Amino acid sequence: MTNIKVRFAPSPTGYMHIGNTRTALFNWLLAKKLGGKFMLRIDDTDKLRSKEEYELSLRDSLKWLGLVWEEEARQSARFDRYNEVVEQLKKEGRIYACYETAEELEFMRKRLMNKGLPPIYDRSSLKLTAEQIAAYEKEGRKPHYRFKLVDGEIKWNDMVRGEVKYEAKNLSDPIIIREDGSYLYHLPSVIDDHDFGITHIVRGEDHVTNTASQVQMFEALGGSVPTFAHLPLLTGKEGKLSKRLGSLGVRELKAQGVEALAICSFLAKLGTSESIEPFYDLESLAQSLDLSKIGRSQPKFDVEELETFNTKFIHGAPYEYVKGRINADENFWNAVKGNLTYVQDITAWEDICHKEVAPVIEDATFTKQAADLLPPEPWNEETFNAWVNEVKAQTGKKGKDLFHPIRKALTAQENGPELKILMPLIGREKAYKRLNGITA
RNA sequence: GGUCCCAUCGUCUAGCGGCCUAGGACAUCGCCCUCUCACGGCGGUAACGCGAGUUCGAGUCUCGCUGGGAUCACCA
Repeated sequence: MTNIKVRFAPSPTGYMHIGNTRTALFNWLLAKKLGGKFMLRIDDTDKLRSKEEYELSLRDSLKWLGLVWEEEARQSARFDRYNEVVEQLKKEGRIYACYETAEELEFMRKRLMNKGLPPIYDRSSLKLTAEQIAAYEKEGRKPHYRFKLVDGEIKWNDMVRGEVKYEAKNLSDPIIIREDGSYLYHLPSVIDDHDFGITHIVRGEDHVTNTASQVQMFEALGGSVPTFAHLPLLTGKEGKLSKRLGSLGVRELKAQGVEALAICSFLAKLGTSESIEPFYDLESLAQSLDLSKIGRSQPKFDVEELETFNTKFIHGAPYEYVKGRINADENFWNAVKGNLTYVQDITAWEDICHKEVAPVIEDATFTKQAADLLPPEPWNEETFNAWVNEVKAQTGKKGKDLFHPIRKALTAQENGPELKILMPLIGREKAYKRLNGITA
């Protein structure tokens, strides 16, 4: 048996958002489902754009989501290793120096496009003579490096797309080292996956052509090629995802009060043939994972749907799920949860029970009468029914006329949890005053 | 433009030639339950992008069209 290991490899150039989260989540779930390890890899090869602030935030978000990792690595700490591999591949002729400037490449691409041709690099640097190279060097030009793709068919069996095939000639040799000597993502990623023994890679389908060239890199390193799964990209309500969702960060959702597990449940099932339903622990969500149930078309992500689902998630949440996060006991939670949009809203009901409330009096005569009928304490859940029956008998009120004025006097709210639960918590003193229109 | 992917109710989808007068879930609407809201129960509205072809028969196969998306970066 091979040791299953998957990774999430964000570059710390931004905050955790819905797209990121989905990728991280699927990788994590797959690791759990297969009984493997989950690794966090910080892809910080781009020194200019990488920021510690982002990395810290990414870590926070992952932890909050529950996507904990057992192992981690950082690309900026592994340049020696990358250099070593590059030297070897240069010797093997798989990496070659190029002297075109960015402007020249840009121009070449445009020219090809205008002619209706695919903008594929023509490998002209490979044909440079020693004299030409010397001349460039003298001019002060520094080379950048490309990985040379070998001709032929590249194929792999994708866990969501099935068999995927590419013709190498339709691909450009990827640039792997910049003119300034810094690394681009492609090769380091492969070296890491190879060195750390990554067996499965789940990522967005925007990576499929990268995968094609990376398959050849894995082969060049002499290792086995991991199993790939390319997820269809999420789209937004009106088209593109990134812009609108770029602002939709995990931090914002958290601040809003959206449950981490609601986000995970939602994201894990969106775009699959399974229905989106609440999972109150990641482990069972992982067990339910089935990549073959992911559709091939792009699902629409709508924040409002997430919010609606989150509410449903809370309404169905067992006490165990919130235990430790709230002060209330199981009884109170079960009575109130159906009236909550976010877990934190429970404090509003606690306040109604324990803090001052300015009652809303609809029928002063009636509520005053009801106050006088209040039984002596101790009160329990039976108290309300006994009392309300007595009030009914004495006043002749029933139905909405009976309950509504009482509810509004006691809680100042139009609706809420069952009064029989709330009443003992409010207590006789406050109840008496509130029914008499006194803030208490 | 090249390459690749996609196209069924508002949304996510089932459907792999007859079992489809197209099924489920979410959303929505109505009714019931109920002191309110929520839950729950019952029921309703609602879809195969277009055009050819293959076939006794097409949502299902083929081709074309149209429409989306990805990629073709010295970003990841």
